Amino acid sequence: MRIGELSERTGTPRRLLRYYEEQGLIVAARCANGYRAYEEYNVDRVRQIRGLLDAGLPTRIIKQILPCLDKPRVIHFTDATPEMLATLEQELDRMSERIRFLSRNRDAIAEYLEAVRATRA
DNA sequence: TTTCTCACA
DNA sequence: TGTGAGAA
Repeated sequence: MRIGELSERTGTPRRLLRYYEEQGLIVAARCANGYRAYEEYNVDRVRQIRGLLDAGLPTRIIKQILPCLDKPRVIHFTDATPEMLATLEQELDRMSERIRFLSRNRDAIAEYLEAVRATRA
């Protein structure tokens, strides 16, 4: 499929898909006319990438961990370098902190809504 | 429709 | 990390 279709199916702007390719997050084959040609699996892959970016991971980290998520994990246990494990643990902490932060705000909003409802009732 | 690059938040 | 514009 071409970039337009991938864009529609992933809900990601064409512009961003090229950006992800530039960052080494996805690979695209080329047609004779220079247009990018994407395989079916790229749809899920882009969704994965969006999810990770949304979780606050930088592209350089995602580039490292995407291969691990791709295939049977057993194979990749071997090439997990200490540096890689360290950054992943760091990232895990960040995500946890982010979750705590979001939870606080969610609770605050919920509390606010409840107070408003109580006032009106 | 798609490609690229450069500049810029 | 992501966008906008201009040109092919």
